[in-house]
Amino acid sequence: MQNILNIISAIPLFNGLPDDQLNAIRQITLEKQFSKGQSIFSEGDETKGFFVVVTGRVKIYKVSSEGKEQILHIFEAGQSFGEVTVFTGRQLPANAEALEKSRLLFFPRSAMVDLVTENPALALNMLAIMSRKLRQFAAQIESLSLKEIPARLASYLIYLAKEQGTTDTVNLNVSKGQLASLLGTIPETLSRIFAKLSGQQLIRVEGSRITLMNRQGLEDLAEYGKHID
Amino acid sequence: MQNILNIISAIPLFNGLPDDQLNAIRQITLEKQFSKGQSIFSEGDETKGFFVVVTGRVKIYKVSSEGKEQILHIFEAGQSFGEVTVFTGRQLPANAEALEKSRLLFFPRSAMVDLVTENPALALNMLAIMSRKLRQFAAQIESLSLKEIPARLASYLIYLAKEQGTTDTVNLNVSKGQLASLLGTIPETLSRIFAKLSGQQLIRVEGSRITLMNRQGLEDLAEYGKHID
DNA sequence: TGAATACCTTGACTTAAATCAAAAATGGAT
DNA sequence: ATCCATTTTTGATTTAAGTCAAGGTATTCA
Repeated sequence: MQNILNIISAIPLFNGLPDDQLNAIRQITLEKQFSKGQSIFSEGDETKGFFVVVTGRVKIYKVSSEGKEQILHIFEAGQSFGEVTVFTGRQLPANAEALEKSRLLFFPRSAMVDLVTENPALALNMLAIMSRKLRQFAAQIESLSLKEIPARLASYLIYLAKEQGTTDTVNLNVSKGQLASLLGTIPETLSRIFAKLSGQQLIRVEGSRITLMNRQGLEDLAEYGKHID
Repeated sequence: MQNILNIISAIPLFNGLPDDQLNAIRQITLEKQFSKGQSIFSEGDETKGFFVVVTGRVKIYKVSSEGKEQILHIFEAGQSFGEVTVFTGRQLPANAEALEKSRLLFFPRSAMVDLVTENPALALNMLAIMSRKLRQFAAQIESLSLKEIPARLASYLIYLAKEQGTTDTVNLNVSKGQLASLLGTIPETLSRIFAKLSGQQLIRVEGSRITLMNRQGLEDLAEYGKHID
């Protein structure tokens, strides 16, 4: 079990902060454990702070009135979520749930505002992180409205390959059902598209291990959206 | 013609800043004019700063490889855009174009970073604005993936009514083609949906003037996504 | 080991929305 | 006003993806 100060200093958000500031942050930090499937917060809640993932994974998602779920983001170790309410003070816009047993740090709103106010480096880090999130959301909006699902899947596989530092084999880090929700579709459709891309020799699917057999073909599919059959 | 200091002090982003800071900001401000349809920046550009709309309107949008456009946002007087590159320094993630003759202020990146560093209130304003944008993007992702187009249109009309402070009549502030792009669809489809909702006596359409005839019905449509025919 | 549960796939069908094509309406500009 | 260009609407058709229903395949856990 690491001590909290070590954990805090390794979080990108707190990069470059002097030791006394890190200590100040440690003072306001709360540690929380969540088990797999446990809800962290729900849309409309008035949680007063934000979280950083220490271990485990957390999904942020919206649910339609018919119960269909759209995952906005999956956060892993070192990443923060829920900042939105710290600076606007209103209700949380989405739900959060632990995808697996997860250890989180919680930073209360008011103490955090004070820290940001006193520490320009922290403010800039925070702004950079939120900029990156805006960028990712913009990409997701583009993908949802301008690309068909096969293209979204191809993009995701290429992204995973980059993430995992491999060229030709990736491991899905979420269940296919969750992946469907992340791509804005349903499990049945995703399954058919996996089958279709396999038929086109673009990928080979063995459970959650996907082999990218034709990288260029996948890139074309991701880029031009429509099948080049 | 207003003087720049007056304009700056009226921008929400700079709310609550002391006069000397406003003066400092004035020093780094550049004024730019754009005519209707003129491009302000393009995806991939390395613009080094962000903009605030003084007069006019600006759309931020993405384009698919087939040329279909998705509007991410339309900004009006007082609103800022392009902050994303200030804090991550990478390329712009979308395109910007003036929807009408527009006067903008431009704030260069490095000077802005200095100001934010020195001024906690400005940093907090900036964070609040980015939080609000994240919230809006989350809503847009939800809308695109979990709602059908009639529901998106109903939401937009209700939003417009709130914006315009009216209960039953709203004025579309963009062309129907642009509205289609904002809702993630195409003009033909939007036109059919206007016709359908008119047939259901939910709205009356007279050019760009829309009368909300059944507010509750629209709210149900927006909320439950599916027709209550 | 085997039952029980969750997860994934396949099939037949429906449906919302896109596409292609063309007509109608609107709005400037001369 | 009249012409031209853009925008909007309407119609016929196609298509991607969702729905409903049933089987299959893993995984977990007694």
